[in-house]
Amino acid sequence: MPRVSAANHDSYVEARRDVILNAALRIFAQASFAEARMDEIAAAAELAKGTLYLYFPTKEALLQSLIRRYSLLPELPEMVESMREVPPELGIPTLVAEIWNRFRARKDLASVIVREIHSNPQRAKLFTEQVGLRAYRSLAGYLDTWMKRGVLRQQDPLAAAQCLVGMLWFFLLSQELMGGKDLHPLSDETVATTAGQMFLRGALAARPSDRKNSTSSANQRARRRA
Amino acid sequence: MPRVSAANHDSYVEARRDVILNAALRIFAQASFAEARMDEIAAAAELAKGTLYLYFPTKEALLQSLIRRYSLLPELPEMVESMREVPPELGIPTLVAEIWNRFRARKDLASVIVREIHSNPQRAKLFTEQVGLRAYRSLAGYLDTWMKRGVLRQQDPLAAAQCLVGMLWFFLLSQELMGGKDLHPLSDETVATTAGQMFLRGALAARPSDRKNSTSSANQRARRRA
DNA sequence: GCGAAATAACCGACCGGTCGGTCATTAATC
DNA sequence: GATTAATGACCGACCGGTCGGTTATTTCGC
Repeated sequence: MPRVSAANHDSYVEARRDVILNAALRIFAQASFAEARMDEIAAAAELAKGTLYLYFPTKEALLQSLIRRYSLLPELPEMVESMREVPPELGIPTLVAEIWNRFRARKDLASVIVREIHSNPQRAKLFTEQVGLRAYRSLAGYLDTWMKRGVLRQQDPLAAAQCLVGMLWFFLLSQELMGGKDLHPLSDETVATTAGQMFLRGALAARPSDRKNSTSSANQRARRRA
Repeated sequence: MPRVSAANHDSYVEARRDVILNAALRIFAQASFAEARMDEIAAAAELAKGTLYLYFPTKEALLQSLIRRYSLLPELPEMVESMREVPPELGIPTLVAEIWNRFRARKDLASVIVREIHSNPQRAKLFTEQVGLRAYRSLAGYLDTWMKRGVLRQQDPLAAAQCLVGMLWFFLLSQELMGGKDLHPLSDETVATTAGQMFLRGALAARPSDRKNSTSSANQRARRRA
């Protein structure tokens, strides 16, 4: 008879996989995929190597599960949706600060992704489709809305969204992964403000009349629409 | 007797190293450091594996030589210096387009760097000190000059420089290395314009009087100072 | 209620292929 | 023929994946 009832078996297996994926994330964050040893992952999960193969057929499958399950910005579409009616003058800095928080909280995952997806077309496709495009499209939708309303200037919204993600992505790389923290440390506030202001001012339409008191006038516009 | 006179020997060795490093770049760009085989590198250089070890003691030394010798933006300081007196309205788009060109021309190198520097603190330090910081400082110097002149708004110039590099770096990753070219292709012009305008507008001081015809007025300021 | 049997989870020694690095030999040059 | 560059067969450490065996838990037979 099974140790776990059939009804709970699936969730048991999922919990097991989570333990292993968590351990794998810790190991992959320190060494590349090829350098990481299945023995190390097993040790980190406090399991024997053979046990890993009860839950994942190969090392490659383990990595791909990791990328798929632990998405970088799964909450982004929801977050953006909830801010749809918040004008950019307030919405963009808020979004930027939020994204930066998520990035920093997931720096291990980001490190794994940026290192591994390029060496394997299958992985690159997996990531771009399941994570990257979803995030850009969501941001681009927000930008497009406010471009149509004339608050933001017209430009390719997907390209603009990538500008934003790119700034933050690079700050993450440079600060957390490339030793920038030691050589020229930037506070979380500096990063969020710099990127947020750069993007906001870079994206706004030139409207001299709105410029001096843009937040309140934008709020007025939003209220008028609601 | 040596095959090559002592006077020419050093340059002969350097030429040999170049052949090997070029081959290594091609191989490392396709596979990760750990996955790349010394046999493959030797084959790409049209040499036997043993010959590689006459010029580099280990595989790791080969990679580090590659990072050190083929800097990503060696010409940047000179480029920036030559534009010191060109006002941002013209200077920034020009610089952005130039940097984007260099990035695309060196995408193989960028791919190697972004994948490999994180797994080894020594490599990360080597890159940040010899390549990264040099580029940011150079850009930051230009920005600082025009901040002091009141054309650009005050902010941390190193952080701002990283915003710019980050946007372009990410476009490179996303287009060339992550398959974005297939899913949402962006022309070189779109990239350069989007990033250039985003950064320029994001960095300019809010000067309603300059806004309508900013390039000519900035040129006037520059002329006044010269 | 208790030993036996059944089952599932887990273990870790082992195997076979792989590849960084070595070195005895060969080729090229003067 | 002396000297050095180049070679590539070879070595052995390493590691992904396997599988026969062990342990823990539940159920069955009586």
